[in-house]
Amino acid sequence: MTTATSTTDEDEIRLLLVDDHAIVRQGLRSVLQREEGIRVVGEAEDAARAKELVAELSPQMVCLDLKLSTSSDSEGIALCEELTTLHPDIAVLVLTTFLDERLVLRAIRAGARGYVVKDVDTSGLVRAIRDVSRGGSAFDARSAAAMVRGLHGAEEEQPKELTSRELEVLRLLASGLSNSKIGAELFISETTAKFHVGNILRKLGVSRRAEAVYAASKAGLL
Amino acid sequence: MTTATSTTDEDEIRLLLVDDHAIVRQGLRSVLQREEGIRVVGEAEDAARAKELVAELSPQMVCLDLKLSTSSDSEGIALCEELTTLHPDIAVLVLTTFLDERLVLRAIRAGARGYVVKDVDTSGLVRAIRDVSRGGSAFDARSAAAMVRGLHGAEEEQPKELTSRELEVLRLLASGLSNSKIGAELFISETTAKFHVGNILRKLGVSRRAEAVYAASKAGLL
DNA sequence: CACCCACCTACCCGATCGGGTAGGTCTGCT
DNA sequence: AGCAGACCTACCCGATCGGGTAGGTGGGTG
Repeated sequence: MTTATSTTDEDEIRLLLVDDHAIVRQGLRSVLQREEGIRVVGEAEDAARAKELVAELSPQMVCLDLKLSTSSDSEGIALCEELTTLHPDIAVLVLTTFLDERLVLRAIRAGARGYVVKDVDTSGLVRAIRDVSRGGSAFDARSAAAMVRGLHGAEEEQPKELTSRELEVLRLLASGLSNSKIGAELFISETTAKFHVGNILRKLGVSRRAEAVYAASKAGLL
Repeated sequence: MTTATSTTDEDEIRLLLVDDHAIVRQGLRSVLQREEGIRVVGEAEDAARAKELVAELSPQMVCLDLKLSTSSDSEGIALCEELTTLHPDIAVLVLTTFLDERLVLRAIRAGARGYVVKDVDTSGLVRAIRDVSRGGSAFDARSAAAMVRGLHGAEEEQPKELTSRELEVLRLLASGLSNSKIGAELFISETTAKFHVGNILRKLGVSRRAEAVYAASKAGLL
């Protein structure tokens, strides 16, 4: 079972970097190219390019930053999901700037095999890469802690997807508009605005507008 | 260490990197060390270390990430202010992940000579470094746009600094607690809780709790 | 000392909210 | 055709909010 030998290209880990920041890609590349048995075969700055390069280069592993381009984390999650379903043999290691409990869980559900916050030292990153490429999992201490907290807190509860109408209402709600003002803004009655607000509260699992804004803000919905 | 290469270099730009992420520092270093006339003389991962190294190495320039350690951007801003007041000859170039209009303005007020979002390409970064080190200013297109928008929007209006008590109330408020619940939580009367909420609304320039949470969230107060 | 300011408290009142019940249309899936 | 779900509307009602006035304490500065 051991590949047993020294560093022919066969046992090198072929790695694709996905990050919207050129500087970060460059940093990762320069850190990783010093490592034996790891080879960065490509870089992608967005989801589309990442998919192209995965098809083209068929790397064994992808280092993925969740925050691609805009501020919606969902883009990275979606890409993670696509990659792991289309190419089940590819190991995805999420490597992101901030630690967000929700994101850790969502990334795992999306097929990620590891989650490491960018402020790990080089050795920690390399270890994570090797672990994940071997078929294992890798989480830094804080991510792991976030994961267990997340699993404790919520056995199974996803934010319940707001409809587009509800998102409109949510944004007006966050701007401090009353139900009647929201209604006026959207050319619907106050009652309807209230109806949507009620649904938003229910879907977000909260009972107050202020809390809804807080939850939505943390979830990146605003 | 050997004086490896040519390095006559009176005219080399001596540069200090400040960023909490080792990977990003490594990336910047590897990008910059290829450039003629730029020498990275040190790296700091937090404000304290940055101040030490500035005193020790007296670089001509500092590349500063605003987001140090925690999620409070103020830490980077404060460091920027300290550095530029203590060492007025040092040029500070802010190099950060996200574009935030407020932050651009605050950074400039804190003495920064440039503001570049990390997704610039290498040449853009190098140009910014050279411009700033020559005594000029450097802003990427989006930051410059944010700056003029910011200057248009608000001639002079800062968020008015909440008291610590008000921050406590704000957090409970964001959690959806009613005035009476907030009072119970803080062992004060509902009336007092309401009083604090009123002050928070006034200081944030809003009139509804939901809007207050939105504003506080954007301002990084939560 | 007077003064300011953060913090605390009380009462009033109209507007708003949150939750309920009870309907309607339209689209799309089975 | 039947059903589900998003979207829309109306009415009721008690709880809550936001703003106002009108006070109290303690700490710090001029």
